[in-house]
Amino acid sequence: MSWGNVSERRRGAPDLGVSVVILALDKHAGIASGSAESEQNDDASVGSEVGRLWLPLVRRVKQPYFGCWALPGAGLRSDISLEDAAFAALESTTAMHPHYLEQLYTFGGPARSQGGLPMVSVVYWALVGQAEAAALHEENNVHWFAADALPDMAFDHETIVDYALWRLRNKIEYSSIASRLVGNEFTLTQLRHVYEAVLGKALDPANFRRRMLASHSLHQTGRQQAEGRHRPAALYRYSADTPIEESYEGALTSLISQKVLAASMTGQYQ
Amino acid sequence: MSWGNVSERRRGAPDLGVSVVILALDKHAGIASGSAESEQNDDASVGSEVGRLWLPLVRRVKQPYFGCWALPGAGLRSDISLEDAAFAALESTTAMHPHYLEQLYTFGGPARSQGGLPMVSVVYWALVGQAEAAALHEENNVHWFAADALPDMAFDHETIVDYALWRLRNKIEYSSIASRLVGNEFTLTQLRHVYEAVLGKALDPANFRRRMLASHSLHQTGRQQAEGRHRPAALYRYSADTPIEESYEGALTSLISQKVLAASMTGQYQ
DNA sequence: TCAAAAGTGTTCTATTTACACCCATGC
DNA sequence: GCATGGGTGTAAATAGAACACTTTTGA
Repeated sequence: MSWGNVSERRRGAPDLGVSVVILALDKHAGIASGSAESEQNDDASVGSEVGRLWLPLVRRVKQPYFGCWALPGAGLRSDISLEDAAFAALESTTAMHPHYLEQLYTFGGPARSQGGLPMVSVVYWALVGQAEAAALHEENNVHWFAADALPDMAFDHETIVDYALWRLRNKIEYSSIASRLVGNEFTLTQLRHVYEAVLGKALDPANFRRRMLASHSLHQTGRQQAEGRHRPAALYRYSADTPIEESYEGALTSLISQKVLAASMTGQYQ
Repeated sequence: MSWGNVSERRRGAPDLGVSVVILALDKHAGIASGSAESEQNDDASVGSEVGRLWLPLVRRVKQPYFGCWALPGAGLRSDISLEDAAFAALESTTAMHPHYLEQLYTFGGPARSQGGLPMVSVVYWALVGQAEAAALHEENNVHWFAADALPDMAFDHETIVDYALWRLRNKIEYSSIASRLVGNEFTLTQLRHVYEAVLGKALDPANFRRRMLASHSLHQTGRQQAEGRHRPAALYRYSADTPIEESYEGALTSLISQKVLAASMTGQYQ
């Protein structure tokens, strides 16, 4: 199991790593700022503009694709789960804790490793809250990019990001995954801005309100949030018993890491 | 990169393999028997009973789980794509060619490798036509099992099969994947039996007919198939320009292997 | 008082569901 | 004829889109 050279290696097993597509919304996407008694709002949560999705990339410090931007990632060890490995890769490069983490796809094959050694990447995608995203210092070769204005990326990472964005757009339609991009409490307009940022189109406020309330996954807190010179909006939170995904209650949900659960709890449901 | 013992190995990279969940319908699911000028029908395609899903498993010949049934699989080499590796694993154990092949999920972590060396499995799922399934000789420790009556299986393979079945049930709702389980030409009742077998429930014949025809993915051949003492049914085929999945035209569809395309062509569209 | 967003009501249309009914065939 | 599934019609229920309108606030 030790390899003399590259050509000999091609017949053996490829290297194995894990990568993460980390997504967050910017401050214009109307995210409630934490504890929400926000008569004394700072400039931030305007809520009127449409937000954009952002993701952090790391600059490569070796060949191939030296100097290019790439997804955070790491090699894979045997003593932790795939999801824990993705969690660790995310944490070690960005010092953030995801509110959501799910396996996206596994990429491999000789075509993608041009110039390097063969590599199979188990890719996860993650959602982080706006608060944590804003706290990330852009140092150590880590930089945020808007999802609709990405730089040239290493390997097939642009394909991977596109697929992650597609998955998010799909999933927001049939699950309550938007809860991982908004704060603990939020107005319906703020939640709508999240949907609009992800889907890239405007939604009818009236119909959006009815659709959300009809799903019975929201719970009115009784509090309100004033924002601008108009009627204050009621604050909601996601019902604690609402799972992210109603669809598959079987095997895979049990694989959700305790770490992510903890992070999503502390980050969101205080 | 060579490992002295198991405990040392746990800190290094796990082994990497590929497994396949292969699904097929039995003869009662109303699959048209090939070239379809079948006034002279043999006993087979009755079409009235509800069919079941079946899958081939292989008996393990070494520890751990010696003697248990397991999914077909193989180790991973660097010089072929993941999908080609899955294709090869399927072909070498069952001598069948899939009409559909898609990545399902990648399983890993220390929990699943109890008793063995750490292993990451990239799992694919495949659909094969009834004709090929019937031709599989049950030898070399390969045996068909009904999906609703599985034996005790090795590792976490039961979880994996459950997930594959869930994926099939979901996907049949929003894609034309059923085309990979029926024959070249088929009646609407036969197609409905496929849906009923996958979904596990009866469907209204009238509404099913309208739904299928409204999708414009079916093309009437002009021929008919007589079957029993009642009015003969029109034969349809899937329009050649209908992709399996309308949803994601981006990156991943380009990854579909030429081998599977060829197999699905020869198997289906003659 | 006025602008602006919160929130409600209403209409219209497309889709889904349930089920009645006629049609063509073999026995 | 008549049982049987192929195939059509139709009405009720449901879901979705569009948009008018009323309410409540800050300035």
